[in-house]
Amino acid sequence: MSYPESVLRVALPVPLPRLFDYLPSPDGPPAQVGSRVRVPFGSRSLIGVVAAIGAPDPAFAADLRTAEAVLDAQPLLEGELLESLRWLARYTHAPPGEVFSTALPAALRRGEPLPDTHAWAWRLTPEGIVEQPRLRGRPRELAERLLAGLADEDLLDAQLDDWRPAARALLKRGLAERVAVPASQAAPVPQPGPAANEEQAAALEALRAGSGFTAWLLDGVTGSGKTEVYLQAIADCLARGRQALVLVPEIGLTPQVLTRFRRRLGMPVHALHSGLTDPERARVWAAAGRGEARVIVGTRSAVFVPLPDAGLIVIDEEHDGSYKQQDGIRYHARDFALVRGKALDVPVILGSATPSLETLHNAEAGRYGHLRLRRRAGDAQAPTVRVLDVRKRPLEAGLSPELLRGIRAALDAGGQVLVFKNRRGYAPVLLCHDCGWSAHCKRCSTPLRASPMTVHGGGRRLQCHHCGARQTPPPACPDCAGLALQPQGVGTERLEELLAERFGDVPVMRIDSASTRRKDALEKRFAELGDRAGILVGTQMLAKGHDLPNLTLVAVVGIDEGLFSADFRAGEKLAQLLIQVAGRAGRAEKAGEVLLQTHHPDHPLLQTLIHGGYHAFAETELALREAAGFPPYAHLALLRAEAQHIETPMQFLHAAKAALQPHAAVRPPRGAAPEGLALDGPVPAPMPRRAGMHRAQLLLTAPTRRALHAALDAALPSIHALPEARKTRWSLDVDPVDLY
DNA sequence: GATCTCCTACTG
DNA sequence: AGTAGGAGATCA
Repeated sequence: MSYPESVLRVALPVPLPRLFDYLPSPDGPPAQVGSRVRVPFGSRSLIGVVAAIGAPDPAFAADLRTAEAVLDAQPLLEGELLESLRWLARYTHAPPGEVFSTALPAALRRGEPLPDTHAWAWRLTPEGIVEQPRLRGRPRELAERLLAGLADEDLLDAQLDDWRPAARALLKRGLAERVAVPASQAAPVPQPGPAANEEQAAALEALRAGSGFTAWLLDGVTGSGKTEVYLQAIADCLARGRQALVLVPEIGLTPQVLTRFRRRLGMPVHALHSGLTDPERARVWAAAGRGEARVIVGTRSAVFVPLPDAGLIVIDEEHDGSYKQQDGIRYHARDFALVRGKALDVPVILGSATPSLETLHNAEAGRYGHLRLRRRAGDAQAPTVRVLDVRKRPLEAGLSPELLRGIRAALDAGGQVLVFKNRRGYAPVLLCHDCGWSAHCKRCSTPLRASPMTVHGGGRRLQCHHCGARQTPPPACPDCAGLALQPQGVGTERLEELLAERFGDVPVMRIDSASTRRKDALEKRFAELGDRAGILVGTQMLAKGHDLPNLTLVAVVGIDEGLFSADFRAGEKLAQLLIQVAGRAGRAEKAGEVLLQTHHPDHPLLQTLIHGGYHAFAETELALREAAGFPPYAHLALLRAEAQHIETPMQFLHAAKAALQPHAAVRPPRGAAPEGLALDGPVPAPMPRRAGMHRAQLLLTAPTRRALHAALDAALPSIHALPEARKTRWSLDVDPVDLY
């Protein structure tokens, strides 16, 4: 029997960690490595990416099916991006087809052609050229600009204010016309920013002195002007004729930020975020791949844009949790950006006021350059922090008299107050005062571990924060039929109610994901408030984002739960949150104040943070992590499983543990200490039942990445083949951020 | 006897 | 993952 010599080895978006071989389709353009192809798969037809062209797997070579169509005459994934994605598949131990499909915009995943990226431009008609000197106002300004030649709309956006009405007017009078042009690579016309202060200048000097790949930690307190440093570094990069990629957290990509970038750089800036339609995302991706998009600003998934002329990668707020994808391919955009920066041989800037402990550790070990901005830009003062001990104090909806007095004083002085409470809804629990019954989610609770439903809508609705289930509260207690059902505890909704009652003379505004669906809605609500005295009540969402120059007091309530969480990262997250939210106070000339209300004023985390600042906290925490053998001193992977039946996930994980055990001890390189892999569990997940599924997990801890990956590489094929594996939904999370 | 549901095997 | 085919359960 003769086997075909060369076949298409295709990566398909299915959870099977292997390639599938196909005979090339007889007609159409030849497929290349990196091209998408449509292939028959079982009874369906799938789109995959050609991962290799070569000898088929002998086990199947005799009976191959034929590819239906080649979708890309030129490879869609190639060069550095293709290689980096292959690395990501190995690192996450995920099937390459799923990694490729995660990296591609949805439209391209579905098989649509790579879109055109022509731009629209304006030019004057011959009449327009004649008439131009007689025009006035905005149309005149625009016509002058167009006299110099064709101008891209993107470029006009960056260089002229509100030019579109003027363009419409000129079009109507036949003086200007709109034409499709190939996207330009216009030279930037940067607008100067404020003069760099000494620290910013020193940071820029260090960045300019570097060449090729270097990771830089730009470690700057809130308000120290990190963005100015990014902008200058991007301007340098553009001046060298290179592309820049900027990653920002999910809520950081506001129209204001984009406008600032466009203005300062005098260049089109391409945004990639969840608000775009599928065709728009595909167009930005294509424009980046053709080298037309020179500056790309986007959230997590923007880390996958092709960068043929890369010059710089910036990750703003590098500690932010939204960079880690929590389902599907669980990649970390910051870490993948570093891998790409290295492969592209370009600098990567990680910016934060509260760097992750991983990044700080790398900076201290000398692997990253460490740039520090210790002073706030301008004259802004750091806020003063006061801890309010509320033990034995009378509380009103969780607020102490001292805190209420502080709010009153700030409002009377004409300032704005932010009340931060990390608990959404009206009240966290609905309790029967007669018998002690409380409302729990049917799909998330077990007899041993209860998951209370949160009271929303002022008491008219119950909601589960884990699975989203909603129901109306029972009219009477289901257990004792009593009528003493009471919302227990305080969420932001109830806080808003109380504050509105108490401070009726000023506007009280609640900001959380429920009250602010859309991103620009947030901006609108801030604009509504303006500079007037008033109160903002909210959760995490308020910790960063929009500048509020008149915000003079930040009141933090209800952090006590966070001080005693079991998660080893809880302290780091709480410290970052406190510093970020405190940083909102007193940005302009006005000095800011932070009031921290707690039952644990002596808690070491608070003491260290208040007296030593974030870096002192980080030192202490790093020492604890080292002693406990947690990241960044160890490397973790978490095997998760969930199923309808209680026993299935545990059975699967026990079998997986048995498969890992023989690989747990990796032979050390000569002379080195043995590298052991620790297997903890399996145990039921911290939330053992969620949305009706029973969940369990197995934690892998290794002293080195090498040991972790060696064990996984060796054991995963047999774990995939376990009979138990087919009865449960399971996934592997390398470098998990949350251990649940 | 026909239809529905759950379980299992398989995809090149 | 998604699908198809088979075994057993359910209905009139």
